[in-house]
Amino acid sequence: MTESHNAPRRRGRPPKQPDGQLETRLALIRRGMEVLTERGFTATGLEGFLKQVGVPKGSFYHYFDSKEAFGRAVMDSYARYFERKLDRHLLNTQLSPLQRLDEFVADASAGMARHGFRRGCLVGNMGQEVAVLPDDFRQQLDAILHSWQQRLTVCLQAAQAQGELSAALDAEELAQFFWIGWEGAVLRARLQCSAAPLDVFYSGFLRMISANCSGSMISDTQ
Amino acid sequence: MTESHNAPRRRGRPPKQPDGQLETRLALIRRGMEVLTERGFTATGLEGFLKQVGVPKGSFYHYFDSKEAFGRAVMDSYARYFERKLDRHLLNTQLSPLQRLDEFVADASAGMARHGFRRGCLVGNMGQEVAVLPDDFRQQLDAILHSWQQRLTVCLQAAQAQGELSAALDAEELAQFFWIGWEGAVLRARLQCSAAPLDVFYSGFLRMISANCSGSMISDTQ
DNA sequence: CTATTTATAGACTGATCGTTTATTAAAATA
DNA sequence: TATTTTAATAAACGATCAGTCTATAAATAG
Repeated sequence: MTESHNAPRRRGRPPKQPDGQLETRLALIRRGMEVLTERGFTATGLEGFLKQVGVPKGSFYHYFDSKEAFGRAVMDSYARYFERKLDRHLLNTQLSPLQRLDEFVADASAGMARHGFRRGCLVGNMGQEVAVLPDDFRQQLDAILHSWQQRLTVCLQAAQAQGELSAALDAEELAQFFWIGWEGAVLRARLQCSAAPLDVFYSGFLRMISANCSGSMISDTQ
Repeated sequence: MTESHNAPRRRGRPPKQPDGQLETRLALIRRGMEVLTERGFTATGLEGFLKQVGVPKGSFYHYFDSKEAFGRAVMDSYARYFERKLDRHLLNTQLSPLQRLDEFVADASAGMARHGFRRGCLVGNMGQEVAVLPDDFRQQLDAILHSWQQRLTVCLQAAQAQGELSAALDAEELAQFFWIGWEGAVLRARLQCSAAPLDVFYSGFLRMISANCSGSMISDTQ
């Protein structure tokens, strides 16, 4: 008996959602973002994590093939969460482009303070674990940073278009510089339990892009 | 205590070295620096590590009270190793102060490349693990970074004294900025398996300190 | 010799790791 | 109702974790 045309109707209990975006699954991912941002991937044991979320172990493997697969899902979710946050700030046309970046930095800084500087950046955390993680993790993390970099590049180019930033500067190189340094600042802020490193880096970055510099970074004396 | 004057001579087998700086202990620490720089502390299992070094478990616990104590010893050793490296470069009076920093950066970059960008910075690695490490680890790591910062501050002040760097800049703040960004660059270099992030950060840093920043002062030197 | 201490050696412990298997509950069709 | 299929969970598994234990070899002193 092969089903026909538009109403095949399978026999048993149907999946809650076509793809599998269950309530429990979402709770696992949400809490996963928090915990992995604080403790990292390797150091987080499934047992203790699941106990926190109140989900039995058997259920976990119903939603995810493995801890690795879970890690990938959390990474994806974090990437989308952070991209939304970046877009919310960097595309806010009510502010000037550089003011938007100010707002993002202030928001991120307040976020770290709110969690007592215990949480860092999921990408930074897992980036340090890269040696003990599958190789596609590394590629994914790099891709995520690249997407952030792209968004900042656009914002900086807007700043150039509005005359807020010297057109002689390479916006993409500046964006690259920002994320390199920002990840370092987040790490340092956790070590110091203080927002000072974030401020030091960002004010330095602002000085750098507002200074009277010549076009490319590779031109230097000595 | 019936021992007298200058030849007490204890009873049993004497330690190989007066204080305990044994060959085996040193081998453990040396290899520990390498492994922890690559895989981090938490992700490194004692069993597998000791098998690599060829030291039985019984020996390990003869030299160290615990994995934690071992971690502290490795941290200490790495701090001293890195301080020696910094001093070698930053106190090299045959070069100008900024050239010394150039040399350090080139050396570090070559080192990362030599190990295929698999190894990062021990301080950066363990810094990300701070949430799952004893609190004194965090303090120690922060102190280590502070000592590096101090050394760079001195070097930058020397650059100011020689007119190589604007005296209007805050040398200590610049040094702070450098290490914040450098740790981020090392992390990113591992992710990209490339020295590019190191170059991007350092050339940006150079431009920042050579530009007419902080609203005052002469800029061009030489 | 015996006594004592350093250093090596590895089997063993209980806890926890990520994962698997088996079972029960629920929701649909027939 | 009975049947089918998926949702959800409980319990158990082998491997590995950090750490302990006992045993033994080596080197000194009495």
